[in-house]
Amino acid sequence: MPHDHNDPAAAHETVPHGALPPVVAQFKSQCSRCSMRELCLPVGLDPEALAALDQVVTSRLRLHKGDALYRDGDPFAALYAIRYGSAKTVVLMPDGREQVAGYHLLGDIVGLDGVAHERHGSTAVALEDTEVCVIPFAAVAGLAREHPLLQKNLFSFLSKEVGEGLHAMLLLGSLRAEERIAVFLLNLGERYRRHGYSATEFVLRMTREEIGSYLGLKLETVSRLLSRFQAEGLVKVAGRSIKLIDIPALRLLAGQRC
Amino acid sequence: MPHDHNDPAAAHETVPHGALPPVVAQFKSQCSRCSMRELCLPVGLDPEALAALDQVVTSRLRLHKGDALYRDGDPFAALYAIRYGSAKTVVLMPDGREQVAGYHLLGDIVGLDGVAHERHGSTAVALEDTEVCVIPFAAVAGLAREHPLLQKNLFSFLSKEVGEGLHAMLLLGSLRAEERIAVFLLNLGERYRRHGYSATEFVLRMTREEIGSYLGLKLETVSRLLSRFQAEGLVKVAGRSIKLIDIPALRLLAGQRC
DNA sequence: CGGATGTTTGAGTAATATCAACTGTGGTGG
DNA sequence: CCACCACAGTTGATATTACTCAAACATCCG
Repeated sequence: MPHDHNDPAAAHETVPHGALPPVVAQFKSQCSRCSMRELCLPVGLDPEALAALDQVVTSRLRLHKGDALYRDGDPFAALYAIRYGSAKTVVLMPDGREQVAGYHLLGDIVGLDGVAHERHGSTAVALEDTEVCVIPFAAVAGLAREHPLLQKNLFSFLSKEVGEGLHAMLLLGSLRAEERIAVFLLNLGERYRRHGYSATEFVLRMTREEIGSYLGLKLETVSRLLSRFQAEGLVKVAGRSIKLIDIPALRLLAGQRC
Repeated sequence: MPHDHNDPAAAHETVPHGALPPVVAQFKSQCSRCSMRELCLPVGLDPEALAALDQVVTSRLRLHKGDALYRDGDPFAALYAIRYGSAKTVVLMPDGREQVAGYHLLGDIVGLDGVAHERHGSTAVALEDTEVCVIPFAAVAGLAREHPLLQKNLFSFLSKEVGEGLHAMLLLGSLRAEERIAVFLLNLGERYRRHGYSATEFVLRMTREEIGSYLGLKLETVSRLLSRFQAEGLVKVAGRSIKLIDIPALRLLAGQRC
């Protein structure tokens, strides 16, 4: 099989959109009953709009760690809402270098960059076993014409992503390595908190290399700084388990962001 | 007058949305007759949708060099399409550092990051005397429900901005200083080309410091690299006038992007 | 249990920032 | 219209940050 996800050369498997294996197709989505509905596309929708969404968001995909949800260059057809698990989005260079551009947790919607050119401009890869809802874009955009709030949500998610891009530029363009790490940790904690998890104690789903790529640093730099933060009593690190100890000090480093 | 644009402390004037000075309010927009219509929000619209847009995009603003179109924290009400001139968008840190996040030429639409939170998350400043069309967002979003193509264009502009954010992350996170400069120059040339200007000979509207901020470099580094590129015969630099000489070599540096 | 993958830490290096001096250049008022 | 001033840009010497290369150690998975 080409693109087997255990094959280190092929690296990741793209889930085909047309013929889904039965084991995947059987999962039926229902936004109206989804536990994520207050953090995802359905936020604030009236029952009628929700019912309409249910008609259109009908399938889910299950991904294994390392599977690609879509790849750079794939035709764009749908957005994907993460029901559980997590994913990274990666931008590739012709020479093979790559930049992790985003780190997405449950409730997040990925694939938004594909709308403009009807083709994805990045690759999304599951960081652990992950389930996503498939949101066929054309259908939902059609629905949005009848349901202003749904349209508003779509605009809103797109715009939020724009804003995140701006802050990523600030992070990568203006902050020192230690500041980037502090922002990263606080931001991640904040996102977990919003989902009802601890903001101060969590498990990273990325390798040091992926964190480094996201922050524009090398893996050794990430490792060293985490060690230093630990020595200074800012955090407690045990492999991928992180505990934030001195939040005010981290905030200071991060310059009050987050 | 507070915020006079000649006052170095106030730095830039925010144009108030409510009471526009008469000299500004007198300019009537007409998308249907605008020379930018094929590069801006109206692209591809049918005559009916265009006429509807004309009803809603009714005013223009004139800005002097250094005037702010909106500022970080301002309530969001409208998008702005650049009719002529250019602008930078800037993201600010609490400690005063700032990062130039975008460089916008005619036809570009700025303000897209404000949709989500109904508040702008960045500041847009004119780099020269500039005129923009005011696109009241709520009204246009309403129209978009009746005109699928207009909706599509709105989604498309938002999504394009997301994609640009991804590429900015690649630029800032993975490229060396010389590669960033090469990408910057080629990208700028490409954008001028699209507007019918020369792709190889143009005038920068930014200072070295602004370019540096955009690229995550210091002004001295930008200056040095431009000098080096000139010494190597890649470009001809005379202050802000740039001529790209050896495009293939620049492309090679840029890694085929652009 | 063993290999592969990921992490830590050290020593030396390269890239870019910083500090500083000097040189254009464009706009303004005399 | 010219002289001047503030601002923008260049260039050099030095400092610093983060990278590279390398080796040892840990952890996960089959």
